[in-house]
Amino acid sequence: MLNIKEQLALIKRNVVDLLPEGELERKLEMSLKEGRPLRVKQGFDPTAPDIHLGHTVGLRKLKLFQDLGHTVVVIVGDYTALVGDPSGKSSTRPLVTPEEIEANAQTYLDQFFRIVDESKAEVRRNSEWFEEMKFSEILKLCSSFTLARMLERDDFEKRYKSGSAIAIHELLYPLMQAYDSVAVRADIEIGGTDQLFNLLTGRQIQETYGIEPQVTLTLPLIEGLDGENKMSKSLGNYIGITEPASEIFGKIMSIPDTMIAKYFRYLTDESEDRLTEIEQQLADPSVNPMELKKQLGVMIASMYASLDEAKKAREDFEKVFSKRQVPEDMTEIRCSISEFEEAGEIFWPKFIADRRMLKSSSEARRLIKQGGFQIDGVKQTDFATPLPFSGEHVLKVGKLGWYKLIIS
RNA sequence: GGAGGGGUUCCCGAGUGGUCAAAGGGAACAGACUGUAAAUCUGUCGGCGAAGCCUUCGGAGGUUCAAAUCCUCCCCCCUCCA
Repeated sequence: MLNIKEQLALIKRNVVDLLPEGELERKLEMSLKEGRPLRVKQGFDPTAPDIHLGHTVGLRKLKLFQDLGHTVVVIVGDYTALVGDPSGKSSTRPLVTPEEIEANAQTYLDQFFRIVDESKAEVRRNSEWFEEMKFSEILKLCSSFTLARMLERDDFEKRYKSGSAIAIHELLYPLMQAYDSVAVRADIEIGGTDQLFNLLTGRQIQETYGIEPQVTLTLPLIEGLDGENKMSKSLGNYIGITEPASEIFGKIMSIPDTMIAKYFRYLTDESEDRLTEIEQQLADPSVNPMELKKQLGVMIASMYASLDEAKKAREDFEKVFSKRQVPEDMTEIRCSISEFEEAGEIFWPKFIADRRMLKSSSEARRLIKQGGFQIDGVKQTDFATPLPFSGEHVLKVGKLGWYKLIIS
């Protein structure tokens, strides 16, 4: 068992805010003295089930707490999700059914426990306490908080000032999340920096209920593939942890160079010494960052797939993009020559759209016109290829779409 | 409850009767260049076998040869007043 100082150092690594200062140390001491593991809470909303690399920053921190002997408490926000969070832009959002929520939650938990140790975790659903809550209790919860304080929250303030709608029940969200901390008696709650307000609200509400306030720990939000916006599924700039190694590797290769150091720091287990070394190399203009990026890609792909698959992904990548060869694994498109006999040709825009290589034939038409379509490595600018056209061919649709066409 | 402003194509945002599939920007896509990075340049950016036609401007009707633009009703958002 590590001593308190060593534990603290590990916990504090990569953390943005740990509030209030000093309290964690006290809790750790108490935990040690009483032989009681600390309860480390994190919640999630089962509306978007997939876990991506952005989430792993927090999950890896949870895992650390487990390794230090503490208990992770996962809150499934099934009740809050049922109410429906209208914080997005469109006001009419399809209602999520309880079945969908449950399915999402299950998927999420499956992925969650790829990183966090299930045997040292406690899963709680907030319907457990909210389902039963009486209105008088809701009033009590609400009375301990003021509107002025609520509007201190950054996103509420922005939305309020910019004139977009804030529904009353949205104001309740922070309070609900805070009450979760009361219900599970959280010692620590962790979240992204965007969660700071909610986490601190948890402290205040816990005090109201006569519970010792939790320590709040925030972690940085990682930018997604575009290097600008935080990684999120809705922005489509994410890398999911269940994606195949080739995808993970490929996506890592497409991140801006400026993100390399950050990804190493927050998404891998590299030591501080190694991180310093990486930063120095990146600062040196004579070093091509590509090699580092490939290392990063292999490292992350191997964490969520396997080392073999990660290595294979790198080899394939080099083959396809560096040596401009044809990749090994391609989606196979099978068709029968008889489908085209009547026309006497294959009309590509329609074919490409029909086989879902692109969304529409107009899109395919454009791409062909612009030179983004290749058959067996030869740019094809005609819309149709006359028959006889048979056997196996390699189709390249756009930058990334490789297909093996098998005509029988 | 009263007064006013607004809802436009993925996003922001022009557009007040035909010249509007709708300016501009962003995102995205393709090509050139390359390291599937950045930057830059060019092009594309509703659908259709592409001629022309069809569907889009909160929703439903209506006026008109013609409607994103005018009228009626409805839904939603915002501001000020109460």
